[in-house]
Amino acid sequence: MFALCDCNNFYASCERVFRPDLKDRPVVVLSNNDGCIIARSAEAKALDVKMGSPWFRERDRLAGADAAIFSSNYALYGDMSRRVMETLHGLAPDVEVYSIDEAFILLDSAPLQYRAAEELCRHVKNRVLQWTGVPVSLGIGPTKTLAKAANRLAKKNVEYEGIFAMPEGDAADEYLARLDAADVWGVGFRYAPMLKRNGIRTALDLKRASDDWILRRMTVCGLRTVLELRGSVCHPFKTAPEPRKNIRSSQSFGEPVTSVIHLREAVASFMERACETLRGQRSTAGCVSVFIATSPHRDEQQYANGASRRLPSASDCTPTLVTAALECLEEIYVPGPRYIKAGVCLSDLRSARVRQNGLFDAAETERDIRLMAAVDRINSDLGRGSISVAASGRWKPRQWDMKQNCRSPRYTTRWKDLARVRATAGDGPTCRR
DNA sequence: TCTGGGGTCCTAGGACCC
DNA sequence: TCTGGGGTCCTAGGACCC
Repeated sequence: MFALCDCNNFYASCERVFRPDLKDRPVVVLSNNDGCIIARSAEAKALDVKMGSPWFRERDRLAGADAAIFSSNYALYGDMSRRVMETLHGLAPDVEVYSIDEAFILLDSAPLQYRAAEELCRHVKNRVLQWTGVPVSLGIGPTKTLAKAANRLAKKNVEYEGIFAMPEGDAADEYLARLDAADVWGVGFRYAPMLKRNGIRTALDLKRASDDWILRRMTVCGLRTVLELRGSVCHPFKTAPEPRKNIRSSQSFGEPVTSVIHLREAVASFMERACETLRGQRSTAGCVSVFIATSPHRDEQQYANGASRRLPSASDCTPTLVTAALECLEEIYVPGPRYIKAGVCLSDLRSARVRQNGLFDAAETERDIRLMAAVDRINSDLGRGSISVAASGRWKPRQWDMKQNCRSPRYTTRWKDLARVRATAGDGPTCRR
């Protein structure tokens, strides 16, 4: 049996942990550059604020509803996620961290002092809330897809108090009949209308669809979903995360950029970030690519292009990869267009344990490897960006830097942002920075 | 005026090999 | 006149996830 533990409205909940005054107010979190709405508290959802909708379209309405608005604060969300996951690891031996706000727990190996899976889940829910301040919901099922479905029902029905166990076999049918096919894990915005047109409206309809038809219309991925709804495990539990096959780092700019100087800073910065991830998973990259683009939403000259470079030998050395990325940029840059976005991608990743240098190429030296290890250690001890390639322009304000007008303090990762709590007799505690 | 960022897997078709 | 059978690799496009 699997349990899926999912944080409720994760980003919005993180903001509330340090702002108890926001308890009943609508809370909304925006994407980079304060562009789109990417998280909403229950109160904001009740106002029919849509996920992913552009902020400028909702602004007035939300202001009228006394909503609290936040720019995204990934330092905070990342650290809160780590706390939640650590708490889960302390309560069950097998935890698969699936995303920043979700984890699967293998219940078969859970401690025996819990008489039932539901009892363990109740304990998990209370403990995570108590230790981190983040509310979670749990769904239990014999497959991941059914655990996901159970989680969905746990969230939708207040009477379940955030925990729901999907019964096994046909006993699940009455619950699957209450779930839209579109809400099943693996059914996205493309397949949902197709299923509807063909009379498949609920998760139960999907469970009962013919294998042949599903295979034809939704490929083996769709068939796996259907088999999982019937109780056969197709998505196994993964204890250790697989290393990534591609690492991408891209960002929209706070303001459009025309000069190649600014694009170089951005590309170097993004590559530096990608390299940290690369070394973090102990990989090297054999291929570097870069892209730049104008805004498709503006009525002006459009340009988008990309270039890639295969390296003579795979590398994880920031200067080597930044140089390759800047060469790619030179290839595609044209003066004139107002660029709004750039990005880099590392691919053809391999294990850094085996370094194969070309016969005639400059080898990655032991010195480079030690240098990168030192850089990573310094940045880890003193904070990201403490040491950086000069090409990134990190020491000065940069024209393209992200717009974040409402970012909350980095409460848990910066000393100067630490929250101060003042308790006054008779009053509830107040929380201030 | 203002529209995010980071991933995975599968399939079909083309080019090539013997 | 008749023209097989078995494979790989790459790419683009499409689906999905958070």
